[in-house]
Amino acid sequence: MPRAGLSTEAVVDAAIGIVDAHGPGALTLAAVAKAAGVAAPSLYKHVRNLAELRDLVTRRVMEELTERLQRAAMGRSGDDAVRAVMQAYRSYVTDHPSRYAAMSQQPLTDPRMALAGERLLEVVLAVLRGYDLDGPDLVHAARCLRSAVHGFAVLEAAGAFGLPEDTENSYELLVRMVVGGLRAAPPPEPNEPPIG
Amino acid sequence: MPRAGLSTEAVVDAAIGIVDAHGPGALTLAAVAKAAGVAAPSLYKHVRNLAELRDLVTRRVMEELTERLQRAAMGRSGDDAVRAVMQAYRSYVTDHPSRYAAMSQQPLTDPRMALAGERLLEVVLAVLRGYDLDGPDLVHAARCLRSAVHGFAVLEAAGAFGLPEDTENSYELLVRMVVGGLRAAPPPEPNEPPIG
DNA sequence: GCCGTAAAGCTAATGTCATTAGTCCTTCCG
DNA sequence: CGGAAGGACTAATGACATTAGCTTTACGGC
Repeated sequence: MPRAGLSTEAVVDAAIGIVDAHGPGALTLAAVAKAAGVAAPSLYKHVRNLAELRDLVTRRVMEELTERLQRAAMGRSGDDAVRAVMQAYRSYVTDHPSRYAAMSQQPLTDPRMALAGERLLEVVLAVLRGYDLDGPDLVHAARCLRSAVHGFAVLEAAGAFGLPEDTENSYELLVRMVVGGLRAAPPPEPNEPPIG
Repeated sequence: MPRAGLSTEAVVDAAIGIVDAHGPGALTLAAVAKAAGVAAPSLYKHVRNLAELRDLVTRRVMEELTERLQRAAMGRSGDDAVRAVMQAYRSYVTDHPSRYAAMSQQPLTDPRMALAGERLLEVVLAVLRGYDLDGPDLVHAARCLRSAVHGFAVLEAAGAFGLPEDTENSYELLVRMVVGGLRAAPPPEPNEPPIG
């Protein structure tokens, strides 16, 4: 038996291929092994177990996404940057819906994921620096941006919207909501009903 | 062996109990059977298979959520109604994070889920009628509201936000974003960059 | 009160996975 | 050339889901 020349990277590649082709639910070690042309137990030389493989896939996806957001933000600022990042985010999800779904089904609490998550967050925070938000408000703004974008992405990737053609305009409205909301003044007082 | 007096409802009850106690990943037929004091194959008298049980759990959760939203919307209109519904939505998720997570991991494309989904959508649409949105814009608005709320809920339920105390204010900002965005004029032209 | 039927449970069996243990080549370094 | 390390394999175990076929209970009609 000639060496398969496997590596952790190669295993993750195969895993992503399966996710792309058959959805996140099809990601099993058995399937990855078959795709890699190897017996299932051999994978344990490159990956601790299925949970770790899922983590690695998630990390890969986060990195891809981060890179795309960085490119989109490059050379832009203010509303323009927020808009571009939001569009880039969605474009990643529509390009790789299964990958994104696989990522979002992971528990996000893993410390191992922290680094990738921080880098992603950095991009978002960088984009938000154009607005005059102090510490806590910056956090709130980032969470809202993330929630809006992620919520739309998850629902779209899950096929929860009826008509696919029309989602462009729906997203455009969401972008306007977020951009408009970032301009508006921060909350009058912590934990108080707003605006009044 | 005295009859266990099981029923589909009772099986779903047990399933929800497991989800609440040990998270969506712990929902197996074996676990449900043990909780119900019955052998695993017996469950098939009440439920077609694991996939259907998951569907039933999802449906139950959607119904609970819908009921809560209806109550919140009752007797309110306009911004007030939107605000109340958004708060009620989040309160459900913080009350039952595992349940909500179990629901969101389901593929939402099932026709069997359609009815429950429609009822939930109805509440949202009812709340949006206060704004002068024509047909398509109403759909866009509903999608955005749903995306924002769902995105925040998923992230919060997954523990993706660092500090739990502070999420109140984050959500308040999100509510203001949405309410503000609904007030703003609809997009100038389909598929064109907005506001200008 | 007795019988038959259908529903509700059970045990046994199968197949798919993940995971572990133990073995065997192959590569590469000295 | 020898030997160690690492990569891959087979065999074995254990958790689950799911199917098939059997048994018992509840209950309506007589």
